[in-house]
Amino acid sequence: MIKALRGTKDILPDEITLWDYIENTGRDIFNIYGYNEIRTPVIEEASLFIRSIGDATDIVQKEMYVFSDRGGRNIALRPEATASIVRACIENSLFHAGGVTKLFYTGPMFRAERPQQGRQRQFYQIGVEAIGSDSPFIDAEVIAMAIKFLEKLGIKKFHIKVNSLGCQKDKASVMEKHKESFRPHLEKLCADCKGRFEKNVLRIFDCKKDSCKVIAENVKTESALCGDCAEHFKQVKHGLDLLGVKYIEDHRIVRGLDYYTKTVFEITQEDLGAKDAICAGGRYNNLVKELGGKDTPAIGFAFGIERLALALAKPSSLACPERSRGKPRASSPNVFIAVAGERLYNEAFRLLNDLRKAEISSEMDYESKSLKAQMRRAEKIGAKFAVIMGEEEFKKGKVILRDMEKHSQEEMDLKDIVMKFKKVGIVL
RNA sequence: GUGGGUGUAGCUCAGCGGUUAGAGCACUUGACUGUGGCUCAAGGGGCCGGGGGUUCAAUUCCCCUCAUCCACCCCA
Repeated sequence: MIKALRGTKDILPDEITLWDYIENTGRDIFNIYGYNEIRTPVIEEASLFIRSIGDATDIVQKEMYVFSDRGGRNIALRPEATASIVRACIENSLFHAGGVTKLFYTGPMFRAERPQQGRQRQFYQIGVEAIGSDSPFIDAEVIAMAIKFLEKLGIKKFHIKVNSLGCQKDKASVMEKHKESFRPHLEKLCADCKGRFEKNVLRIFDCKKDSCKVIAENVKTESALCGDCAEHFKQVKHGLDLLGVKYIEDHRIVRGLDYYTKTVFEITQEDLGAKDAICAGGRYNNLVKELGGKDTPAIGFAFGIERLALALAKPSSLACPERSRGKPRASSPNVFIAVAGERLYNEAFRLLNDLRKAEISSEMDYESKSLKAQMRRAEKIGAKFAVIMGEEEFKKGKVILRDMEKHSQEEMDLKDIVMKFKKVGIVL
């Protein structure tokens, strides 16, 4: 039997309503803030991601799906959307002169990782990009919007962590400062952390080993941000205060993509297990230029939709647990036509078609099942009414209309059925 | 890539070195000769993940493999 590939999943009809809810809520919120939707291809030239995310990063080195197409082109399945969107903006001249281009997106991303809770190989993100301003107000606004999205969804128990990596020049000295503060303890760190020291110092802060934790907690690194970046970060925090955003300043926040500069942030949620980051983002002031556009500052974030769905499925994560969106039902028909006597199938089939033509959702069974079985089916799929066609009534041109919820029924003319439902004006 | 857990009916899971592998839910049929939800009864469904080994005998024990879940690395 052929099965879905490792790390991929079918999103079944029962879950789709939850996904629609997440995506539609995002659309509503992002629209309010002036963002327009964009859809870019799932495949791109691999070099786009190598140049943007960084060729030394794990995402590019170990996780990117890369292949040669029939024309020998080097293709990658996108591991994230930002690079594609920047590419699309440059290619289609979407930048507003002197203004901010605000875009949002939703769609599948691909990373060849080992699956675990909240992590798949094909996963979905919903996110935004605001391109064209370095104003700290934008930073604060974008973060506030992410929170608004979570609040609107009804998710609670999340935490916002912010940090600044500084500009391109600062990034090197920030890392150097951290290295300096760890250097005296280098011998006492675990083997993994010794590797991290060279590769990515900040990861030492995330080490699970107690011995490393103790060292990390006591290490104090002085700020290495230049004057401009320090001031920018201060303004961002001021903006967040103005908007009433409660955040934690965490100098250990570091993103796995090379293009980030200055402000970076992360939102975690308590009920998600090991993969608790529900949203991450930050500034990427050099990326547009790096990809061949004009020197343009930008900022964005991405939410993991599976992780949002995971949180929404846990009543403990919801502001209103009673309105849990764990298992929404697929759509149910308004009318089920039950037929007693196979000779009436033609009439029933015709009525079914008439109802549907009148845009009244309806179903019937073609399997010659017993009336009891048909009624059970009607109940099962949540039909609001049953039209029962029997030989006796049909001779008089009549059928039985049964209200499934009220458990009551009446005889009426077959020709009036469609009109009857139109008058009742059933709404799903 | 590394470590641990789990693979038995459509679903959730029992089970045991030894007749014909079970339960609940779901499904079908009947009690109710033309009416759903409750009850009761009957019935259909299983390469016990795959391969190899030990044994008189393996779904059960051992090895390998695959899948899956969780965790690590890393990340949304």
